[in-house]
Amino acid sequence: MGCVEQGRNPRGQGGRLREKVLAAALELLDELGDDQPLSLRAVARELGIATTSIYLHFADRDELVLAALQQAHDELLAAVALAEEAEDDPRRRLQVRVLVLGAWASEHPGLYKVLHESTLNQRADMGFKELLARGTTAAVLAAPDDAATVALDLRVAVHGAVSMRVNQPNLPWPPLEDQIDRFLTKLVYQK
Amino acid sequence: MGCVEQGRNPRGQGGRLREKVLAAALELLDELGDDQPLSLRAVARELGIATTSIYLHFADRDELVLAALQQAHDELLAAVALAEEAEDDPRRRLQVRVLVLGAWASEHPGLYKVLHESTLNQRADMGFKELLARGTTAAVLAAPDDAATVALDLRVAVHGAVSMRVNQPNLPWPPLEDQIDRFLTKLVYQK
DNA sequence: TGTACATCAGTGAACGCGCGTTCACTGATGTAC
DNA sequence: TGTACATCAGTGAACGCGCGTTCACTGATGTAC
Repeated sequence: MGCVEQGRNPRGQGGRLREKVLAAALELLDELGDDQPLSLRAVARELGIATTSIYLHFADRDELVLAALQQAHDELLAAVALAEEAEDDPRRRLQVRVLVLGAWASEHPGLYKVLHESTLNQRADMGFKELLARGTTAAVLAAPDDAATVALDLRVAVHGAVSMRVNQPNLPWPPLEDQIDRFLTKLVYQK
Repeated sequence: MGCVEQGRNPRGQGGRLREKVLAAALELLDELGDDQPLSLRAVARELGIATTSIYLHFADRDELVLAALQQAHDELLAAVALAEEAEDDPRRRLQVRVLVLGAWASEHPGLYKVLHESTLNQRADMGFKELLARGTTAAVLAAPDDAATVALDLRVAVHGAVSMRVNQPNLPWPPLEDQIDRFLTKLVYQK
C-alpha cells in the first residue's frame, strides 16, 4: 500500500495534496497500463484520504488523468533535453535521445502504454505530446528534404520495439540497444 | 444497433447462437479497442438476447473474449497464407505478407489494439499469436544466422507503423505502403 | 397412434460490488474590529 | 487583549448506474414405450 496522508496541510499549503494526488495517480496508471480502470476511489485509498478531497483540485476524473500524464511527459522531455545537452556529436545526440526514450519506457511501461496506446488518445486532446516528436525530427540531421520522413521511420520503428516489449514482456527479447543501433544505422545513416 | 435475434434456434442448432455471440463480441471489441470495457450485457443487448444466454456457450467473460480473439487471429492467418500462396518471388511474398497484415490492421484498428496492446496480453495466455510471428520469420530469407534478428526488426518496425496510426489516427500519416517499402529495403534487403 | 418424459434453447429476477459525483458538513486558523 | 467571523482544507453519507454471475424457471420438441 502507498504512503498515507497524516493530518491536514497548513493554511495556504492545500496545493501539497494536489501533488500527492498526481503522484499517486501516476503510480497507479503505471501499474494499470491503461487509463480507464483508474478510479478516483483507488487514488484516495492509496493516500488514505477521502475520495471527495480529490475534487478540491481536479474538476473530474479526466482532468486528473490528463494532468498526471502531462506531468510525466514534461519530466520525460526535460530528461531527454538534459541528456542531449551533454553530447556534441549530432549522431551521438540522436542515439542518446532515442536511448533515453527507450529507457524511460522500460522503467515506466504502464505509463508508456497510457501515453501512447490508451484510448485516451482518441477521446482527449494530448497535443502536448507533439513536443517529443518535434525534438526527434530536429535531431535527425539528414538532408532537409527527407529529414521528416527518416525521422518518422525511426520514431515508428523505435515505438514498435518498445511497444512490443511493453505489451509482451514475457517473450525472449534481445537487447533494446542493439536493435536501436541497427535502426539508426540502417534507417538513418546508411546511404 | 446490431442485428436482433428472432426466436430460438431449432433443436441441435444451439451452436448458431454461439457464432452470433462471437461475431457481436468482435464487433464491439473493434469499436472499443480494448478488452476491459467489453461487457456481456452489451453483447446481449446488441443481439437482443438475455445476458444469461451467453453462459450457455462460454464459462465467463474472459472465455468469450479469448475465443473471439482467437477466431479473429485464425481468420487473419488464413488471409495471409492465401495471399502468400499467390506469389512466387520470395521478396514479393514477404512484401505481400506484411501488406496484408497492415491492411487488416487498418480495417480493424480496434481488434489490432486488443490483440497486441490490451492488458489481456499480460493477464491471459495468447500463445496462438505465435503462429503469425513464426510465419514472418519464415518469410525472411536472409542468411540463416540472422534471419531471426532481421525478421524481428521488421516485425517491430511494422508494428510501430501500424500501432501509431491506430492510436493516433488524426495525425497526417504518409502512406503505410511507402513506409513498409522503405523498411523492407533498408532493414531486410540492403547489404 | 397416443402419451409421458427427457432434453434442449433460452429467459428474467435478483445478488452484491465498485464506480463518479453531489451535498451538506466539520473544525482549525487567520483576520478585522 | 478579546471576540466574531471568514476562509481554508478536508470529510462522510448518499445517489443512481452498469457490471458479472447465480438461480430457479419456461416452453417447445424429440423420443421411448
